[in-house]
Amino acid sequence: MTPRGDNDAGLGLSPSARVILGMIALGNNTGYDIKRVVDHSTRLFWAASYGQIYPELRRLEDRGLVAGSSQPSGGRARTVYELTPMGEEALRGWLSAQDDPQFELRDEGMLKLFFSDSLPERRIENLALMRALHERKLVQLDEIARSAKEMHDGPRLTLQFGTALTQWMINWCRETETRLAKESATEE
Amino acid sequence: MTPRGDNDAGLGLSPSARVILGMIALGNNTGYDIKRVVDHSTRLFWAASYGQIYPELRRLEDRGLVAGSSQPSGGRARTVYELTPMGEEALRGWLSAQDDPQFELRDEGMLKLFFSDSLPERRIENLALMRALHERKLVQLDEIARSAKEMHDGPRLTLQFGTALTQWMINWCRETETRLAKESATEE
DNA sequence: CGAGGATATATCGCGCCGGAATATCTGTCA
DNA sequence: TGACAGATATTCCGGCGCGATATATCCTCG
Repeated sequence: MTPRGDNDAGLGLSPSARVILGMIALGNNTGYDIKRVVDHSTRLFWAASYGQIYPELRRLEDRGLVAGSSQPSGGRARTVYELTPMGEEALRGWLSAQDDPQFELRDEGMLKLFFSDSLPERRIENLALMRALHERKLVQLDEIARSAKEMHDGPRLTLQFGTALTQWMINWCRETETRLAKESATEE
Repeated sequence: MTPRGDNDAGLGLSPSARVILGMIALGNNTGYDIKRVVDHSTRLFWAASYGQIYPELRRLEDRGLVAGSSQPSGGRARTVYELTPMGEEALRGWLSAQDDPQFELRDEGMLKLFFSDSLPERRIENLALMRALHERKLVQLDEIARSAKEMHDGPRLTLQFGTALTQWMINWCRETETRLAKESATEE
């Protein structure tokens, strides 16, 4: 509808490729490591699965952005990846690109709220369910913040963001719940 | 990883099926209509494409949740869908389900922030880019709010949510920008 | 020593999803 | 009136996301 700048800066890095390059730069150099760290850090605003990570690592190696070396620990196969100079440049290219960053939200609770005129008596319960979800997430984020001291600046900032956003969501739900409760009370 | 409740309430409605049932209940009864309304309303927290809508409409018809009738306007093919009683029940079933609602965020700007230790001098510019994006979105939301008076309660609530969230994002970016600017100034 | 859980790697397949392609209708301005 | 832009309506395609699963090895504790 509206023409947008293509998210194609740097060297045409696919979304998953960006996470992988960044994660290797932070010292997570195996597919398994990357998956584990993503699950404990960026997962709130960027998820990734094995099905993306392993094929992407091989594609990146084909393009010369990472170099993998087989380092079996014991008898188990294990490939450790490092950034090549080209890979470092691609990462920096992406980080300094001027394109509109992709932003996408998928919130089923909001969708239910949108359609709630088909079943108004459930509105408040749905808001409470959303709030409960975010409250549980907040506990997890607090745990991460407590367990991991001495973080890098980037991860620390995004953790603060995640915490603040989650708190904001909880407040919005609670305020809307009480407002709707009042309205439906005065209507009777 | 963590066991979650399956999002499977009602009758195993797929995510796109839910939007479609809800949209038909609101009186948008052709594929084209649904796409257009989604693009102007739920798109902020739930997008949908033709590639989901048209096949899903046929699947829903096969399952007896919607009934389509061919109503060509002029010589152009056109199928108008209505909810069947079963479809209405499926919609209400989903709206009253107690499962954890799906929540997912994909924010490339945050991802860049997370990896920004690889290129710290771009941190503030990236925040400004994120802010600019949200500021443009806010203008669009305000236009929608102004042009569409007399909304249903559900859509009005989600529009308020979208506006408030976008404003919160803008503020977070701005505050973080100024905080980082101060920090880097005192470091010198 | 043996069981079970964590570590590590890899693959499969379905469905999501953006968008290009197609075709027809409507309005408008020369 | 005839050309053309733009709205309406649907189909189709390829790529990627992503959950689920298979396999094998390592570590640890009882």
